[in-house]
Amino acid sequence: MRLTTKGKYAVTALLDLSLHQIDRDYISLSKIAERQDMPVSYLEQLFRNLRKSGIVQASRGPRGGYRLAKPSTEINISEVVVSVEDTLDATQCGGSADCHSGNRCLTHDLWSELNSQVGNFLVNKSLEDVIADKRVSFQKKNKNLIIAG
Amino acid sequence: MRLTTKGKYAVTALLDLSLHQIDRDYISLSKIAERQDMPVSYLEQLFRNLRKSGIVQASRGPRGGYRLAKPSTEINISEVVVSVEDTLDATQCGGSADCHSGNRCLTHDLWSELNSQVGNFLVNKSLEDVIADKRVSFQKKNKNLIIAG
DNA sequence: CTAATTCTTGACAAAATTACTCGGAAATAT
DNA sequence: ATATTTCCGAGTAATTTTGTCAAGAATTAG
Repeated sequence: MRLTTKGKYAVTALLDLSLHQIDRDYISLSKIAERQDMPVSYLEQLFRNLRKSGIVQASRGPRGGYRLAKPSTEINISEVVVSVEDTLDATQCGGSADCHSGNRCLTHDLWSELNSQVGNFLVNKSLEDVIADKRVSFQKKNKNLIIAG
Repeated sequence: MRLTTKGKYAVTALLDLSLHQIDRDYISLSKIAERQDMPVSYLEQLFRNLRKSGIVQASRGPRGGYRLAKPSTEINISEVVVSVEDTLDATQCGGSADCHSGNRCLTHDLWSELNSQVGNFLVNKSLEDVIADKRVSFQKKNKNLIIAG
């Protein structure tokens, strides 16, 4: 399972979306980019893939943007990462097992197994799982602001 | 846990060493490089680190080379990878949790946890574990060769 | 209808990382 | 002595990742 900032950005952006999306309204990339300190144009690239994968829905024009296509409990981290990372496995040969001059290399099974481990872990984590505790502190933060203001 | 070809080369090379090291003799890098189809000079770099980490022992000069410093049952994959990869964690901030403008980013805990998962998996795998079944087919292959020859 | 907003797309450029090389020095077996 | 092999630092080449850009299409507000 490959994991670069690409995948991490995507997950973070979707978490931001989950946290700020009220009802079914759309959130613009510029808002997400600002809050999470990411380049807008880079986010565009990522959301292209996320939309194609059916993870988010888009709406153009003023008040447009993106929203989750499914409830945050039904989107797992694995599908998000896979959606934006172009390749995704840790074996050299891409799972074809012809890594060592036509033969299965010594480490093929090892990396395959590792792949599965990581995959399993991320499949069983939903956006909501990751957010769960954050949502509390997010609400707290808002309350404090209101009190302070 | 970072994992590039560097770490994979290291693991593969050590497996090769385990398989071909009889008694306590030394194996030269050129032999390993030839068998595993890797650049010798790159291996030199890696074995430098492996030696410093106490995973292998070296001997210079003719008939010199490397051998495992410990039995293959006592060398785990994690220590090998960590030895050659320069940095090793999956969080942006390097574990310091100041990833999002001074605050812990939304995904910090997620990637930390993933790190642990991968780490655990690799710590509990010894070179011998990986080799176990290979050794059988390796002996088979040799036998076949002898029969064939 | 017009203008502003926002996604859509493809191609490209910059930056960073990774993989690998090179030249020479030190040790050691024969 | 000489060939072999590790040791070391620094540097280069290749690849990948990250990010940019410009033009276009859809949508909405006014």
